[in-house]
Amino acid sequence: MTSLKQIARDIGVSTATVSNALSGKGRVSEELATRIRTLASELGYRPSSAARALKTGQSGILGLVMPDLTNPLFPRIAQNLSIAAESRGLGILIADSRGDAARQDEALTQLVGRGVDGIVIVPQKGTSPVPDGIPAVVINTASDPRTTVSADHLGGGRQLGTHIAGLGHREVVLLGGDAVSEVQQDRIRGMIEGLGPDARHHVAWGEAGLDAVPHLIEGGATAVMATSDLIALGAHSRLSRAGLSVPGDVSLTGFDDLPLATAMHPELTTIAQDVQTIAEHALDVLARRIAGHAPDDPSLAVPMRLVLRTSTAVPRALSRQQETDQQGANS
Amino acid sequence: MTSLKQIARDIGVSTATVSNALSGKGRVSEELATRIRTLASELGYRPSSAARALKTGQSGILGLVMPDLTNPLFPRIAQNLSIAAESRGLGILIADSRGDAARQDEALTQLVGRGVDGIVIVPQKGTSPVPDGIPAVVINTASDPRTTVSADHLGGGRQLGTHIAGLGHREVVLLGGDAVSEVQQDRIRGMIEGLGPDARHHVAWGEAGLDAVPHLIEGGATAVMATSDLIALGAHSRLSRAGLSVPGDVSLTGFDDLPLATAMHPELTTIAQDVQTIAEHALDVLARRIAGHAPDDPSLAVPMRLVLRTSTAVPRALSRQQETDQQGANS
DNA sequence: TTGTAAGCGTTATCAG
DNA sequence: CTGATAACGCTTACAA
Repeated sequence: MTSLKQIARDIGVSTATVSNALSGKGRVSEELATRIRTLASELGYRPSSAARALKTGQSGILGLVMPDLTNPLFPRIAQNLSIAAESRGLGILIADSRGDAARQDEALTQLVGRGVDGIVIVPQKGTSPVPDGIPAVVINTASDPRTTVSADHLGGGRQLGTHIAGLGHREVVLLGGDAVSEVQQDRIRGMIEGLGPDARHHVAWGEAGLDAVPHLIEGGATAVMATSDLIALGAHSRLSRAGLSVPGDVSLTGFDDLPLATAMHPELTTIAQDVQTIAEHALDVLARRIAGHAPDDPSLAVPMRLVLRTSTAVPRALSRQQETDQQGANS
Repeated sequence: MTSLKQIARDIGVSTATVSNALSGKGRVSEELATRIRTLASELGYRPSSAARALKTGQSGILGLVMPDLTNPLFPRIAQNLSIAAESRGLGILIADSRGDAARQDEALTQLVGRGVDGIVIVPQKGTSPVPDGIPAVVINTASDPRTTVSADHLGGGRQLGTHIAGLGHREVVLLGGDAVSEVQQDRIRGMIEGLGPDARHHVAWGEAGLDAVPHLIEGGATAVMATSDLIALGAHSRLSRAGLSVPGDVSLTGFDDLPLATAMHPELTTIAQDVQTIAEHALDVLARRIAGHAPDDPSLAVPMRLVLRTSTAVPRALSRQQETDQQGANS
């Protein structure tokens, strides 16, 4: 490893001068500076991040704590965070809390121990960890008072609900994966708001909820709204097994716009997160907190975007009636 | 931040003694040692990783370079690598090359600059990067001569092919996403080997290939084998749109056993990677290389596991014939 | 414009 | 058994 000292000795100056020439901070004669720079690049000099971190107290590394790395959203968050971090000259250290709240704290202290400058947390369902004495931001959902930034899950649900109600559905099944998740609770609350007071709804959770779907449809429901695309796919599977077609017999919506949303048939009407904006904002706030500003930023809910595809339609009864109306008008 | 020096001063000994007491290296009287340890934990002492890294020349951090963080396999690799790393006291710094070979090299030097001790690379399709002077392992596929460890994509394809041939299929569509990918090429080669010489096959790629599926089925094919579960889902969508049922009219297989494999209907017969073993082995080899051993380990192909579900069956023509045979036998 | 020197927190060597 | 002390590579006043 070539060091500053190395270069300094080779060229016959002091390490301070080399440091200054390379960083452009102190004043160094242009002639000397270029000589130093060329030698440095010839030698393939790389500053030691350890030494720099030791001296400056900043590692240039951020920690990312995810509740579960296999969470389908993780790749998108990781990617956008990684891009946003890179443009700020920062690196990202990952830690997995594997669905366990205790491990989450462990991961947190692990990262702190590794000297990260700040932490991005996507909390475990139902928890709100408090990292001690290190700048942090939380990406969760609006109803978590500690959240820094989040997708507007409530508003997203509302858009979806409005869409379904607007099509004429008046009895709807709301399907969640895990009732403990605040994110999913917010999504469902939003859906209910969007559906409005005229629509009846049944909320069902998990595998049992999934299995209950055909029964609920028989009972008169004409639409199924899931809190994730994967759950929607599962519902679709139950429906076709029961001989029910989408969107003919029942309309279906998902959440998150995962790749599978366009791979299934019919393509899934769903709602997309603006992960890029979320990542950018999270890092902006985090950078500010690392710089020592008071954490007085209001929490931000980034709007979600409705993606209309072919899994939703006017309910069959209504569409027949419309046809009849039209025939009546034409005759 | 409490430092060794801090503790040393408080207790009236030298930093060296504190260091020794805490690490258990040098011999320190039991009485003093416990006194030091209790004070340390009271003060919440955390060793500075920067200082340690500077001194020892080891950061305890590994870099992970992925071709594209949104690759559906990334979460599983990341998680298993992260678990394996944690148990070795190492951290993982991620870098995304975003589908771009140039960025891949950039990511590599980035990580090196951050002082990682070693690198795990999942290469960009069709590339084989050579990190300069830093221990590294490559996770790709057996036909890449630089691969350190990989799933046995060839063998996996072979198992799947054998299964399909065993059911009696004699004309099969092989569906890949991107012909540039060595992984997918290996999977398809394996499938062909498994199908054996008696079966005809058509290889098709990408979106166009997907669209050609119904036509190929009309032409007499009775099974579709995809190089990923997501592609299989896409094929399923095309099939049902064409009024063809799975596995009634056509058998369907995927690859990787993603969560969606069990969410679709019928559940997908596919093949699973033993990502855990792959991660463990990658880190074992990497640790050995970091420790300075010659990189003479033979490359390892970890067997894949066939997951039989309900998307594959005996071809219709054959099953009718069997019924007839049976009726004949019974009469 | 350049050099000197101190110090970041650890660890390792070598005396005491 | 314990303590000085140097050293890792870098930054940054401050002095020349």
